[in-house]
Amino acid sequence: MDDMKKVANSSCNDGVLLRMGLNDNKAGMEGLDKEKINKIIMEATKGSKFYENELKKDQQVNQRIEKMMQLKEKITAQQLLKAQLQVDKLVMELEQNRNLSSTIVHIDMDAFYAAVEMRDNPELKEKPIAVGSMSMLSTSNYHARRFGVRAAMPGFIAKRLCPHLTIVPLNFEKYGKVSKEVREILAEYDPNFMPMGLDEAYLNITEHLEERLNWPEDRRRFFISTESTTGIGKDGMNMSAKFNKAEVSSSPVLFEDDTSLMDDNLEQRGLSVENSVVFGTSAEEVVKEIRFRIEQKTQLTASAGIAPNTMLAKMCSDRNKPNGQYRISPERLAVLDFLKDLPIRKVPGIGKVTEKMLKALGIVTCSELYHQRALLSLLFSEVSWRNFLDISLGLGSTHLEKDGERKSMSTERTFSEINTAEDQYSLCRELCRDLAQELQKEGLKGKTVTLKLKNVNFEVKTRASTVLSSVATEEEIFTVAKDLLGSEIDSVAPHPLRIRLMGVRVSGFLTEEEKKYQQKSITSFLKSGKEIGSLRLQPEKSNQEYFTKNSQAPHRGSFFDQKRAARQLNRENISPNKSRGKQLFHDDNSSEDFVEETKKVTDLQNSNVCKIFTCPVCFEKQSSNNLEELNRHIDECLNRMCVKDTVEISKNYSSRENTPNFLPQLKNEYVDKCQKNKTDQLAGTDQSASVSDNSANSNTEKIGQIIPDKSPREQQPSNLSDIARNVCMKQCLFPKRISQDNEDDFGKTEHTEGTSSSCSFEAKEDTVLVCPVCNSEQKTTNLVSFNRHVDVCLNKGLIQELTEKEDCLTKTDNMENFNRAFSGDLSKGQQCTNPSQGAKRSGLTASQSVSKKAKSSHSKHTIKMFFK
DNA sequence: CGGATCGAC
DNA sequence: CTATGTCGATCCG
Repeated sequence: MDDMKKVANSSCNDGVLLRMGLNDNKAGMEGLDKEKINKIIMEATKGSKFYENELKKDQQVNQRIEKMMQLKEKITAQQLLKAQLQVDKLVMELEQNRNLSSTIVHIDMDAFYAAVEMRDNPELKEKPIAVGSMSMLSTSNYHARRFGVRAAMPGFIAKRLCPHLTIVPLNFEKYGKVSKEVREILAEYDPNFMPMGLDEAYLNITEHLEERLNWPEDRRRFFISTESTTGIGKDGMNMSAKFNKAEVSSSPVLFEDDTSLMDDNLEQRGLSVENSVVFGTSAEEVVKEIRFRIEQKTQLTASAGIAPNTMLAKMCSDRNKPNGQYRISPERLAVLDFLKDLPIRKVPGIGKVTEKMLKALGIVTCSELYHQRALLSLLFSEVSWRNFLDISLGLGSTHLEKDGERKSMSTERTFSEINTAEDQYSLCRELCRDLAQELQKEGLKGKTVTLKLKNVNFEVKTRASTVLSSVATEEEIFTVAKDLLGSEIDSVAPHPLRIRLMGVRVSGFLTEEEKKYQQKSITSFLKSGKEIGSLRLQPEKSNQEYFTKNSQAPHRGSFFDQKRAARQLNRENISPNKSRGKQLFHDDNSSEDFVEETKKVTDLQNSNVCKIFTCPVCFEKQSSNNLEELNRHIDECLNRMCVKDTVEISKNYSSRENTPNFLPQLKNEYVDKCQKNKTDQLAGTDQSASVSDNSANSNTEKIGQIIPDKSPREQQPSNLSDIARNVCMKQCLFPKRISQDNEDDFGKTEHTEGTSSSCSFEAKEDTVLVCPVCNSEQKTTNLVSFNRHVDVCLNKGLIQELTEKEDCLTKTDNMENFNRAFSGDLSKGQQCTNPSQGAKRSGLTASQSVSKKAKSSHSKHTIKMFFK
């Protein structure tokens, strides 16, 4: 759907209604200029309830801006200077950890729905069309865009802009089919590609590029089907397919990788066989190949962006659309140059409101965003300003994160006014019914029900209620929803509640485990698991506290998760489990895993359940009439597990196919490093390290062995990243300690499953551990105290690093050099604002991870230095 | 936790 | 006449 929606909504404001270039009347086709478009929209809009509400929302934004401005007034030069220093420290660190090694591609189908409709109905070609309804359009073709017809615009307004406009109803089934065809192609280049809706996707083609280097030419050859060129390609206008040129071309075979950055040199591409094309091995060539294949297969064109991270790739795909591509070469200066004059609104995550706020500060382009970094750090939340900083530096995720599990499900409907309670209740029931059906499809049960209402003045309200026992059926949901609705009806009584939309959402889903324990069995896990329980749970706290607080958190992918997952994978041949990775900056609630389990157990105790139990440890079914017997079995299992420890799990995981396994890798690294350790005998001062097993008892001889990491500064400019790495390692091996850390690069995604493993992490015998940071021997009986020592050492290290950087900063002109990259003037904007928007984009770099980690867990001092 | 808001498709 | 539907994230109280 391109990005047309971004601008389409601004009809009421000073709205940028058109994107550049779409508005010029070429080829004798009529169209409208900006002014006329605005005028028509305004006439159709003003006086409407909708418009009134838009004005109201606008006022609220203005108030927000005003508040920010007041805040800004109070900022002293002193504060600003200090902020500047601190932010720049961070900038240097970010800069040092900039990762340009990935090749990310963003594919975006051009005017997708409209293009599909045009393809399937030739009569629509050449005509301005839009897909949607009289009340809302989803997209329009490029012809219609000349009249200002955009996605997210109501059809009736579009009709006024363009009376000849043909509005085609949505046909999702069809789009889904086409989308699937496209995805089949994409999967060949990155099996883990990430679709975003039906018409967009991110690919990480880094690996593909490597493999491709060894591919014979024939493997890069594609034959041109003449059929497809009778489609969109041939009839000119915007759609003239670039690949037709290749068809006509007859240049000799070109074996060499064409690394030229010039786009569209297809003429020079080799045609070794009539009607075939050979694509090169560069990223550009790969993407041209992808687009070529998409067009051949679907007769639809796509635009694409190639860059070192997702944020940049997305912005690149916008650059040459439709039917074009653009690459930012993986060089720092290329990135900064791309951003220099780029309006912030083009950045994914910066919407209308944020744009307006930043504009109030005089910030319109990304380089201005960079120049105002100090001010921004004082006016916005940390999440926000760090996001801004990432944007202005051109940093983003360099890997594609798997979708986590769904967090909510909802359904809502707009209708002409409904104002009788009776109708409202029956509508509500209907929504609940639909929702229940969908929930059932995915086997979900939630604890929170949210009712959404929009009154005839377009004011939106939501009312939520969370219940103790989860809901899933129509009746269960409705029971909760109807009360919420009742309250709202009462609240306006004796007036009727006049609404134009109602929606119902269910969230707070039970995890897989919770569901299983709910149906299955295990009556007295709480009792039997007492020992481990006391380690993971603080008995004096109630379950309730754990639900809400997740105060002290045992972590992601509990031991039980892993066993269960492994078992499930063995049974059904399912592909890799969903990662339970949590978003950065987000509280990790995995503690629920365990808590919920125990809760279920108590629930079950009260009800009479079957007598077949599934052991939570070995997952063998146990038939038993008495709980003690079961408990004994579980205890035995637990003991076995404690003894066998991670090695066992490791095996377990490596035996699974198609499943990313982290633990074995760790093990290997560990072994490698141990060997290195022996041979190298190096006693570096700044080495960071990894720590091994925390397994109890039988493995004590391994406990705490260290792996000094030889990382000369020449190679690794900052040992912060080393430390980060090791912290991550430690997280995997010291579940308890990491439980306080909320995020880390490694643990976040597919690796989560392998992270926490043990049910016992207290070393029982006196053990000598070598601190991975200071390299000194530490005698200890328990890992907690050892960890404390490591933390202290880590803090020392961090502080030292920072001090060095500070020196560097003040003594050298590094920052100046850096700033020079943006040649933009240092003209300061004079106002300020306060947006607050999502930073889904940025994956933390290693160093970020460290600082974040340091903050969240231990080194408060360090953090102070960092952030204030 | 609940409610409002933003942003993306 | 006629201004969507669905989801995730963040912020604030």
